[in-house]
Amino acid sequence: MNADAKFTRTLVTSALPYANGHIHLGHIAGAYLPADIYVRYLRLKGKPVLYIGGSDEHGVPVTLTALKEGSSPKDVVDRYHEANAEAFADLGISYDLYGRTIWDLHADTTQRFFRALDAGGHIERQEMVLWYSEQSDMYLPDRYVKGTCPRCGYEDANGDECENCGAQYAAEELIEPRANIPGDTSRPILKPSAHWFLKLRDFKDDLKAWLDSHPDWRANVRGIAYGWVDDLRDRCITRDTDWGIPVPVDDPEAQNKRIYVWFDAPIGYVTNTRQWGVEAKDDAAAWETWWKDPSTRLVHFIGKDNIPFHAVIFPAMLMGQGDFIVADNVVGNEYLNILNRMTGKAEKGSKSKGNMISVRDFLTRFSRDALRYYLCAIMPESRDAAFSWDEFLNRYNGELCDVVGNFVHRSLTMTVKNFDGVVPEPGPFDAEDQALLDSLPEQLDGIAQAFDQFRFRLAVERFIEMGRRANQYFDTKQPWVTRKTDRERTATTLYVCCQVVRVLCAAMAPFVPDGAAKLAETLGIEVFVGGPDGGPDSWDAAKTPLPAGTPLQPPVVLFPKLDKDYVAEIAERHARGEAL
RNA sequence: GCCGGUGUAGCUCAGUAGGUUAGAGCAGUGGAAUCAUAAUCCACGUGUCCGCGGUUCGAAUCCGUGCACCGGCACCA
Repeated sequence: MNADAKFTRTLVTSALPYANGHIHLGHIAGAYLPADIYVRYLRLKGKPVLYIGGSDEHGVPVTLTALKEGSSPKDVVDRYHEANAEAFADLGISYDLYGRTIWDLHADTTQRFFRALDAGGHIERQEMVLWYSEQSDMYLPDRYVKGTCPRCGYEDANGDECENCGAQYAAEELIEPRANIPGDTSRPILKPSAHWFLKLRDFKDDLKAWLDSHPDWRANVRGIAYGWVDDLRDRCITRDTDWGIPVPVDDPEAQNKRIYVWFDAPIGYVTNTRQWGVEAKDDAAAWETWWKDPSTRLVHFIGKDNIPFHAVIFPAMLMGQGDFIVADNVVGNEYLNILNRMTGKAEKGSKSKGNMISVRDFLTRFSRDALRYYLCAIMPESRDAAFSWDEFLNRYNGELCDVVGNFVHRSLTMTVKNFDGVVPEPGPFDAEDQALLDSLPEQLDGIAQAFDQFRFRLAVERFIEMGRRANQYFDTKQPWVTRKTDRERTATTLYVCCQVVRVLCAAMAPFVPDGAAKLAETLGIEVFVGGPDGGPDSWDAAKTPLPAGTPLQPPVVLFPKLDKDYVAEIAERHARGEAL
């Protein structure tokens, strides 16, 4: 909680999305938006913070996609890397670097990790029996084998689990196996193969001690992590494929194998930090401060499917390096589902159901502030949440536009019209003026505290509450009435409102950066900077009142309201399964 | 099957050192106001706090158990 004492900088990562498909709203709400909000908050506070992300581009599914569409794995990952990087940029996810795991630098980092673990005796060669296609002359990784489910008889079951009945089984239990390769009609056979395993058990005590030292983590993360740590097994970290990073061992059996994508993916955080150092600092060693200095605070943002990797496996890999830090927090979110309007029930977003909402498409219709606001307001922090078009409309219009946006607008419009476009000179403050002014630092601190605890929904709630209190004050003071009778009273009221607006501007910046930027311009406030080297504390600076006489630009609408009919129309089209 | 998480008003949720009549927003009803993005403000809640059992002077809050939903369970990312 009190990170300040122990840490001088923060390294934030968001799960590397798999470059085998487009990112959708579920990904955003779980791993990217919360991280971005947190990072923007720290930057605003002037804290040194580095935000690293990138594409995860290896692995068998990519080769399968390529096989099916008749292209190459490189084509596939190039396409999705570009599309996803663009979607993140459009959403305002403010990475310091968004990298790629196909970079040569990444092979280097990954092999270094592998070698260090190997040298420490944490990697072990084992023989195992796998499906092999004689026609294609290759071992068949799980996804490459289809067959009949031994439990329910479903004929299109995967190599290790059945989509139909959910059963999981050993590969050799599969009935009527066949290669999932176009043109391969041979029947796979079982054949021995050597693979390399990470001895997770070596790290059991360290992992446990580490988890024990972080009782403040989210319950879902702790629960799953302890479940794994209490029963650690060796984990295979190689695959029979040619799409990935070569296994750095001197063994002919390793020639046709590559490092398992899940081993190299989290190492991408390290690689991309290295690349950032080279690009931004022209310093090939800059990354080490961020990964080896114990005064660096490492925070991972992920969806719950990623918890075992970030709370157990990757930390073990880091521990095995000897001189790396491990995460101070693993912020794991639940899932964001999609509300089905017809049934009124939340369902998983899936391609086959045709209910996915792509980020790119969404942003062609609605502002990113609107999306960021809504997703943050319903963020699946402790249980699954569901995206609903009706709720999207109601919460964005009813809270951000009507409560906060409108307060800002009514305050500034009246000030500019009646006081020559400057913050008015106030008269004596009465009890209500003083109470509201005094509450501002507390209210801002309340939001900061919520961010510090990764409680983003609470932060949104407190932010809107600030707007509600301000509106109450405005209505109580009735400046539109006093304007005709008591200029000093009106000046005082609007002076106070300007101070609220100024605080709101800082408070909204992490959530809705575009609205905040517009408002900052209206108020003539510095645009917030900050980053890996830190900067001025613009957050606390918001607690200092804008002086009377500060010139104001004519206000613009920060958050335009959404048209109800238009949203309804989009919702209808979505419900009909039209591509969105 | 084993393990973890969640289950509070019509809807979305807050609420653990256990303690006065369990809260907020939305929706609904009535009213006020008209500066403002037809935006705001005020008033109005008879809820089995998932069920059952237990600990306690007292439990939404602790323990046990059952149910529902979501997820993890060793090579699926």
